[in-house]
Amino acid sequence: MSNTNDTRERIVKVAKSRFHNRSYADVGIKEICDMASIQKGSFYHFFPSKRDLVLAVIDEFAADWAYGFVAEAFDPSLPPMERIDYLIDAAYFWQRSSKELNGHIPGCLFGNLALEISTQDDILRAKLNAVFSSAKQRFKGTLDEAIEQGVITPLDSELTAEAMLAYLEGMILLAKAENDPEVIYRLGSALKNIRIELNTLI
Amino acid sequence: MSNTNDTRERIVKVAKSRFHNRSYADVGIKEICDMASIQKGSFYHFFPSKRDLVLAVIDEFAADWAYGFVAEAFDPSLPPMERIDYLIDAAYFWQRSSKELNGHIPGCLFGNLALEISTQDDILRAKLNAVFSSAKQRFKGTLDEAIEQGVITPLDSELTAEAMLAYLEGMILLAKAENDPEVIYRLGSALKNIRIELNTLI
DNA sequence: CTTGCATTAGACCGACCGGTCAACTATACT
DNA sequence: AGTATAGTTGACCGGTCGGTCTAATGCAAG
Repeated sequence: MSNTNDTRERIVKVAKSRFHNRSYADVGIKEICDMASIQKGSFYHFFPSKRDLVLAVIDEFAADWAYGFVAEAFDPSLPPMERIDYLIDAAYFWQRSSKELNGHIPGCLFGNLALEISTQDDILRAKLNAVFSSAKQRFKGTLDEAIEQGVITPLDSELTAEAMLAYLEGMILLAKAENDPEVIYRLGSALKNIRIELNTLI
Repeated sequence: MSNTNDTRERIVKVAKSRFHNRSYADVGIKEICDMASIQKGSFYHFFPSKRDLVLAVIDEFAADWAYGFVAEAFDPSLPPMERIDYLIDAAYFWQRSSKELNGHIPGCLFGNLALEISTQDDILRAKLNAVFSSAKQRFKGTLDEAIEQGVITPLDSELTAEAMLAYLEGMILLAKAENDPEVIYRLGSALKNIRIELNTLI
């Protein structure tokens, strides 16, 4: 019951930052243990494997994200399409401040991991896919609301949501390749204009 | 002068496929040597380091791409905006056939590498950025042509080209995370509708 | 035939990888 | 106080990592 022990939290905290700023393969257990000031035995007391650690990292990161600035961006009291602008802003400032700290844009942890290990580990891939799925739902909800309010003309909100997520991830990818957060700033405006029409034919 | 010797080519060929289908960190020199039926000494005769190998792989892949189906897609005899549809088609069929072969969508080599190592190696990052830059130019040229022909209304072709590239990479990322090439098929139609207007204000 | 260079073979290097283990300590419950 | 359990230590494992080195080849020009 007591929670005097924060070892597990320290491990995940260190791992979150390392995995986000580097890559899954490049960050070793030893390094994580050193930074968390523990020994390997302790690590393997809490996590049966490196994969289980990154699974926990994904969970925590997704939770941080969902209850952090994404919750702010998708604030129901904001007009729906403004939430998308807000999201872009948040992404921009986050990447920019990360660069100021570490010299490099870390990009999106989920996108990074997805491209690194999707072909190598189906369980991790499925987990990341689930994260993307819930992100998609955020977009879809926003779009549905905007349609309902008559702010935008009807469209295929499911597909458009997926397209928006794709565009967001793509922007972040290019920004990372250029190591320049301004990419997000200058491309961001197109996000909320992406549309995939309802297929009424046939 | 003679070219009876194809060792270097075999190395790069093996490495191209391995790096594309897995990741930079996950593919070792030893494995590449084994698959190319050579010894490490031979490898290091041609490449001073693993990084130099992946640099060569990027070059070759970009060349394959540029003179392969991208050259087809951006065929000047096609109406400009149709080239974009053609490109989506090509990407879709490529990923689909790769999946049939290996069980997994490999995604885009450049995108994969960019997210894996951008924060760790600025030389590689710059190289990948250059590849993206030239891809951007393809889009821009197409857009400029379409504007000239009056097929689309004027827009910021530089930015729109970058946005299109972002969307393309983002689609492929999601497709890889879902391990489903159909993502490209169903999201592809939005690519050619992406627009960033000319900033005439201020 | 010889010299010289490009290529290849394969043993070897220290470092590090993810993971295991037995022993020890701290804590909580009875 | 006694016992069980959770947490921790640090040495240790086999294997692999990227990379080096020396010696042996293949081959071409003189």
